[in-house]
Amino acid sequence: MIDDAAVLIVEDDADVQRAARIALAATCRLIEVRANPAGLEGTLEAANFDVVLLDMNFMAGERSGAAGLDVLAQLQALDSTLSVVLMTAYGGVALAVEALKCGATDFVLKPWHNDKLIATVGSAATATRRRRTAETLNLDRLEHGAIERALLQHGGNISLAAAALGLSRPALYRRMSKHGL
Amino acid sequence: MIDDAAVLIVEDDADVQRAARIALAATCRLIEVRANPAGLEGTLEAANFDVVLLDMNFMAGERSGAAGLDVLAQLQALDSTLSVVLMTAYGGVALAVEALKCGATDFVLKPWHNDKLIATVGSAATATRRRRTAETLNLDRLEHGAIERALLQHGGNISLAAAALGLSRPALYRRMSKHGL
DNA sequence: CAACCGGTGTCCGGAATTGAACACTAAGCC
DNA sequence: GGCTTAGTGTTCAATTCCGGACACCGGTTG
Repeated sequence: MIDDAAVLIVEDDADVQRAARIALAATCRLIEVRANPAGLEGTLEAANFDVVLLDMNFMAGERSGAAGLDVLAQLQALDSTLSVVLMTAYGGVALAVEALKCGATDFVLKPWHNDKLIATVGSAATATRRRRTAETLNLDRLEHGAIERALLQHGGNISLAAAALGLSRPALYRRMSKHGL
Repeated sequence: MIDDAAVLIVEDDADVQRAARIALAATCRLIEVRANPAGLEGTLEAANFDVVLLDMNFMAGERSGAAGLDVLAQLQALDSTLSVVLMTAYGGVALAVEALKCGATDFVLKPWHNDKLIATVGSAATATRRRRTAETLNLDRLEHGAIERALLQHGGNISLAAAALGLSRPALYRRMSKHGL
């Protein structure tokens, strides 16, 4: 479990801010708090966060969660490798499902259990780190995975797998042996 | 929107089965029903479904949803391109989040709104179809995407991007021009 | 200024890759 | 059996790709 995550908390309620700070203090390297999502871009560039903990309801009385989903989309546009965990007090199943389908890493209800929150933030940070390691982009690794999937999907039929990959059959043979398959 | 999806419904309650059949009848090419998840493998091989609508609670009285998550995992092992939509009457936010994190495509509560269910099944089917087109595996397309992401992630710095991709710099130049970047 | 650094874009001889073609096997069919 | 079809695994000349090397460009530093 990661114990040096950098977390950005976007949350307007001062009490919740404090509670989150306390909960995460022991397991995070850096905790920064913003009361609203203005100027997110600069904040992100300044610190290289692993996770954003995002409240879904900034405006008082606003409960639809639409604001949170908007900011989620902005965050993803700014840095697609960053994990975003959404928080809400009013959420129903529909909102949670919507949030995850929009690409949120996790979804927690307020009030939370501290150790659950710690675990959630930890694994979200792990996901970010994994996405950011160079290996995700390495073409060799990508090719290896694609070949394995192609073979699996076509039940080991090499001709079909080669066609799906856009390779000639001899080319697939060569690449398979290169990758040890 | 897809109007010729093949749907497999795994659900023990006869009333719910009937309701689902009626709701989906107009928009689906094939609707098959199983009362329990036994013999799933054969069923899947027989018909090439686009979506599985999976009840989370087969055994009477069982409400944890663990059974549904198990079957979800089995389905994914059998066919990773198949979309699975989970259904439950008892679900809370925690269960929904868990299900989506396990790879479910969507999560609906019983009783459902018919048009919402139709839309859900339709977009799940679309997702399956997309995953099944060969293009997902095509190495050229994969490489194109990886190169774009690498350049983006390194702010256009070609040397760094090449390193991340596991290429020499001249190789990246060649491939960029091949892909029109 | 001169030296250095980190980056870009291009060249070219040697090495790796390509795919048509081949020989073969297993299964289905008349 | 004889014919066809759909696969596998391999060969080899032609082609493509590789990456070290080079020239160049701004910014920074002594």
